[in-house]
Amino acid sequence: MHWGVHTWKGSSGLSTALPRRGIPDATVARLPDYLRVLTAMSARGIPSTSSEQLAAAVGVRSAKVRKDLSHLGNHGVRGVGYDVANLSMKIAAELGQAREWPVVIVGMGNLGRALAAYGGLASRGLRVIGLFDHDDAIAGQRVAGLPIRPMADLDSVARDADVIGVIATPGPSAKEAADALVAAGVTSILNFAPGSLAVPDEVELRKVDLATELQILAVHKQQRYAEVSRDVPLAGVAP
Amino acid sequence: MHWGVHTWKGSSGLSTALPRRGIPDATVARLPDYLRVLTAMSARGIPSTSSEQLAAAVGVRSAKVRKDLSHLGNHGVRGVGYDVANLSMKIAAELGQAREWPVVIVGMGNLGRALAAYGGLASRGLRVIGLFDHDDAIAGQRVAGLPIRPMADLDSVARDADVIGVIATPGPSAKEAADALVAAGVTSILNFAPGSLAVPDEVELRKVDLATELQILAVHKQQRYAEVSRDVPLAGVAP
DNA sequence: TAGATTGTTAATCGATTAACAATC
DNA sequence: TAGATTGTTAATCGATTAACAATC
Repeated sequence: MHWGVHTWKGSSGLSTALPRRGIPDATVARLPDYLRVLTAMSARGIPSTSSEQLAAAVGVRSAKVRKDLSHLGNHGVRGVGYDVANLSMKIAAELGQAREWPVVIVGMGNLGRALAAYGGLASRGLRVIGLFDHDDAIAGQRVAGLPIRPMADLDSVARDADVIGVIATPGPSAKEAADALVAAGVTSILNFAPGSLAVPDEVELRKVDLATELQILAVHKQQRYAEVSRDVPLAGVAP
Repeated sequence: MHWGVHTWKGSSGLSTALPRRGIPDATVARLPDYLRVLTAMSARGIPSTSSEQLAAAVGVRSAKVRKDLSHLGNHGVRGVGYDVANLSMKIAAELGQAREWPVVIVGMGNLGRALAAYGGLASRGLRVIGLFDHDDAIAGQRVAGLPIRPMADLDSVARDADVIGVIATPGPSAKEAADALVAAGVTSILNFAPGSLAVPDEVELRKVDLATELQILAVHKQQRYAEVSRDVPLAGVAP
């Protein structure tokens, strides 16, 4: 078995060179936003909408909305707009809600508990079916209606269920969590712990670092200061 | 005052057309990874390293490491590599650790508590100085050594302190939190709540959705199935 | 000098955007 | 038909990558 630290991306990594189907990740990331807005419109009895309205509600440009939706096929009507109900169904289908995806969370600290209780999952066809922690002392505690289970139970829950695994442990425990998930046959893993993990090539591993965006904000803030101070100092000096 | 839902990006939005200084966001996002590896090397007494070694440790290609580091200036030595201590300092400086950035968190549910306790912040020059929740009943509780304060205290803590604001509330409370932050003069906000927020143009608002990457994993999983089933069905049929 | 490794170039790729022809 | 809005095109931008000249 060949192992690497690289993330499985797109359709590369599979045997045959495939015809590059698949919606861009950037579009996939926005689809839930559109769906949320459409659902709200539907609840208010609004039958149809336009790319301009969707764009305004989500906070992007209308051209991006049209480009995004065009990846789902052509469901709009020129001069008219999009049917709210129809478009909602199309997005929901694309987001995998045709099939509900089971999720297990490893690591039941604050972050794991936050994820288990996160409302945004169910609306995206993601169902949390198992919570695990290597501290057997907290096994049995209930979080969001599910019991925390010992790691020993992971294999029986994940095996054959084709789950997505989420690592929400502190950094040092992440490797243990990843190994346990891989050993249980999990092939899709999302890692919230800092640091990089090695998984077999056939496992898709993605990583979210809660501090990254905060970091970027801090650097931009610093740059704003640097820019202002570079603008000012020569004032008064000969041009 | 002009309001919009758009995010402040890069140096656009400021008065003058600036000479496009600033390290790419994608690079900024990776700098903490390099720093973490360098710190570990330093602790083990390793004096110098190479782009290949850093790349292997972080899980990227060496060309990317060299490109990233070149944005910091030329601190490597051809034929030799990078000095661990020197490079660590350069990265730390760039990450804003010359100045420590104060952070306030609004919303002290599980996610807010997870962020308050998140070890990755301090190592990046981010210091949590205030925790807030609109439920006054939990005011006074201590999380990670800090007391939870009522929203009424936000202005006195944030005003003039030039803080970065983090919204960790449930979706419906996010607007209230954003308005309070803006009213207190905060100009950098990270939103973990679902939905979009409107802020004045001079405020940089970034958003993290915990479910987005999970969503992408689910869609990729679905695509893998679709690909496999498209590969199989014609087997046995004339070529 | 010979070997090693950087810093940079140029090709490529994916995402964004404005503009507009197509078409209801 | 006139007006509205989509779907697509082409330009642009930022990020990735391989390759290699520069240089220790």
